[in-house]
Amino acid sequence: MEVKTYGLICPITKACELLESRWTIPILAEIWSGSSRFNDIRRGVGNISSALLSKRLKEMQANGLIERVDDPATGGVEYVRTEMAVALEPTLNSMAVWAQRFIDADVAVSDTNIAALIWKLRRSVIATELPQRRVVMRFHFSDPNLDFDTCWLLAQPGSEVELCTSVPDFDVDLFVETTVKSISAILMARSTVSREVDEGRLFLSGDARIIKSIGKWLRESDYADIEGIATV
Amino acid sequence: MEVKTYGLICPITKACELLESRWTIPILAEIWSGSSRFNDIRRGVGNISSALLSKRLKEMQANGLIERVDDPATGGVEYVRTEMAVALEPTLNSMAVWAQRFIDADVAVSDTNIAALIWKLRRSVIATELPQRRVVMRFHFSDPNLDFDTCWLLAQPGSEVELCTSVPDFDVDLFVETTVKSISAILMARSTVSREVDEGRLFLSGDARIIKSIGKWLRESDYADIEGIATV
DNA sequence: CAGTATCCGATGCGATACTG
DNA sequence: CAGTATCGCATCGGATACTG
Repeated sequence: MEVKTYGLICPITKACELLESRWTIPILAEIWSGSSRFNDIRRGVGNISSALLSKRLKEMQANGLIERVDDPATGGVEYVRTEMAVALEPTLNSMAVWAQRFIDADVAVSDTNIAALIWKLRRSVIATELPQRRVVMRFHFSDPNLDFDTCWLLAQPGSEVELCTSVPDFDVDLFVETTVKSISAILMARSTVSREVDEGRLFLSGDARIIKSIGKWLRESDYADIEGIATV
Repeated sequence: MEVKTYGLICPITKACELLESRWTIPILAEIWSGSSRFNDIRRGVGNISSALLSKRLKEMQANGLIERVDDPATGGVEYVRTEMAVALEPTLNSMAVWAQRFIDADVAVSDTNIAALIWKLRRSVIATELPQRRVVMRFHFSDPNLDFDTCWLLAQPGSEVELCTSVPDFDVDLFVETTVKSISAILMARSTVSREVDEGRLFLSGDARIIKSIGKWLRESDYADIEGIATV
């Protein structure tokens, strides 16, 4: 992108010139969350086209925010943060705290992209807190007009949690029946599992031990303990 | 603007949805710097059309960032920060520090809008540090193709510094001959007056006392003492 | 897996002119 | 002073298809 400058004598504004083009900060945040491969980043930010992602990554490289490195081990390409991007983390974290305090809960949990939601959900499962065997969880979202409404998470000791959008060949240990908004609210710390269950927006069935320990294996939002946070 | 959401489970990204549309943060920064009137804000951010400024101010109001109040004293309209916007200040200040450390000096001081520059210059003059009489300063910029190349600052005890772009009816006490880039670098703390003078990019003539005390009456950038700041 | 290549529609935004 | 009204172009970016 031909950077459209503001031409102001103001460092904040200069930072904006690097950061405010659409998707730049979500991409940074996704890389911080652990993604480094092109398609992981793409899935994490949900809606971006590969053409645009490619373009943005190049710009961010040119601006010194990320580095593109070939990974000889896997033969793939990795995108990693530069020192400059690492140094920005505290700033964006304080922005996150601000958002949690001041942005209305209904605004914050609306319009969620389901593809990004389940990708985030996958990362929110702490496999080591589950029974140390294969655990299969099925999530069904009752919202109308979704691109898809069911996904499965497979946790196995010693490997990453796997996300499937087609029926896996295993028995399901936990059934979750809910809505996109409820899961969004939980993952954004704007509600809790027990609250959604109590209000009849989330139903759990299956392995009782897994249900009982959901508070342990479902990761809390990093921003769960901010004071003054608004709930749905 | 129909807010284009990202649909992600991420507070940072939610903040971006409110903040990243063009001009929003520069407007906020300008209000922090002391402007509250429509046309002051407009001049402060330099290039925005009144139509777009009007639109942005409405959106920012709707998002809870600013309040529009009628000032019965003057009959005018004032735009003031809400608590939400005040709470964002530390975040944006840390972004400014980041920009000063990591954005290359040449990038930071290029493309300066001259209208915004002289408006900022006006605010950088500390009138109480000047001789307590009328002081007239003439700035001439030798850059080619400027919309205008000369401006005058009038300081008088007890009133705000005035900015003129046409010849005032007073004798000039201080002549400044320089470039947009040099003044930009000084106001952005990417250089100093003495350095620009030494390098032959800034010439001062006129009242010797005023020249000698320029370090006192020309305000330092708020971000002057950041470590690792790059100079031009 | 990690991108390119094209297409095209929406709209952001700058420019200009006008108003109470 | 504090905006509206209108216009029109550039371009942003989403969709889709294709590639080594």
